[in-house]
Amino acid sequence: MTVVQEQLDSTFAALADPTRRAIVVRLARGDATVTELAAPFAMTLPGISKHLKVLERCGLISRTRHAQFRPCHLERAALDSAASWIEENRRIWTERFDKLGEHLRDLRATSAQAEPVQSEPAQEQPAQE
Amino acid sequence: MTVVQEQLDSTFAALADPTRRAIVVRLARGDATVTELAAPFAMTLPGISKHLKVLERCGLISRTRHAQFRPCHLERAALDSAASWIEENRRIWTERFDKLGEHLRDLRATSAQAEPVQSEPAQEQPAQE
DNA sequence: CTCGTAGTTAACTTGACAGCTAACTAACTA
DNA sequence: TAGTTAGTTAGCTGTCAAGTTAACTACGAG
Repeated sequence: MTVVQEQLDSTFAALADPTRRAIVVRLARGDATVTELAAPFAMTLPGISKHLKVLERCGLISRTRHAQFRPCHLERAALDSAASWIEENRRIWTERFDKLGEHLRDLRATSAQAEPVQSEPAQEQPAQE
Repeated sequence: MTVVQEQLDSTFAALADPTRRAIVVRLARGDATVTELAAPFAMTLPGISKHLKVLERCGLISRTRHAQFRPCHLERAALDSAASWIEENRRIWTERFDKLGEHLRDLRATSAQAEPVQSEPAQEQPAQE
């Protein structure tokens, strides 16, 4: 398991919780203290504290100290790597369908020879019908 | 808890597992059967079957039947909604820093009056230092 | 009809995680 | 110094998810 994989694991896992997503949404609009972040939720402070630790461990947020306050700050990098993973796969998916489009055009162009038509690019798939 | 929230919960949770992400990567390149998907992993078939059910329940994949095969197909919609959520928050984050840039420019423009400078846009935050 | 192939379901174990309360640390305030 | 505010740590409980094996369904081939 590579370090990149673990980073994605923990980032996606962090984003899978609605409370933590709401915290990220709030922090996108500006830094906030733990008590401020906790305010909208029917949850004890230790609960919020745990969520923040999860967000911190995957790098989604960072924390500093100002007197007795620990303002939380959204870090863009982790959000970026999660977005990149998804984008990469959407790109591959899209390219495949672009190629399928070309393929179908080619087939139509040479359809006089009438080869049997595959319904998909079909690499190592079992026969599709 | 809205239905959108639940959709995001389950999608991010699905993507938090490295095996499931690998399955998504594979399926981005083309449909595949359960046995094909299982091949790269040191895991029993029921294990893979469970992962596929998770991916199916959050809408990341769909499955059809061809004889005794159940080819899996990557569905773009769920991937899109996860990407959208991240993008939206990156956008807000970015805009905030654009505004911060403007703010600092304004401050410099009127710096003759020398008001005490805040280091952040600072909405409802406690005094920073 | 029997056998092999493809895959799922059931039942169980293990481990992680969300939430709580209670108790603690750290810093400011009077 | 004592009290207040901000937040964390520890310990507990309940739930859920990942993986296993064993047994089952569904389809096609001989």
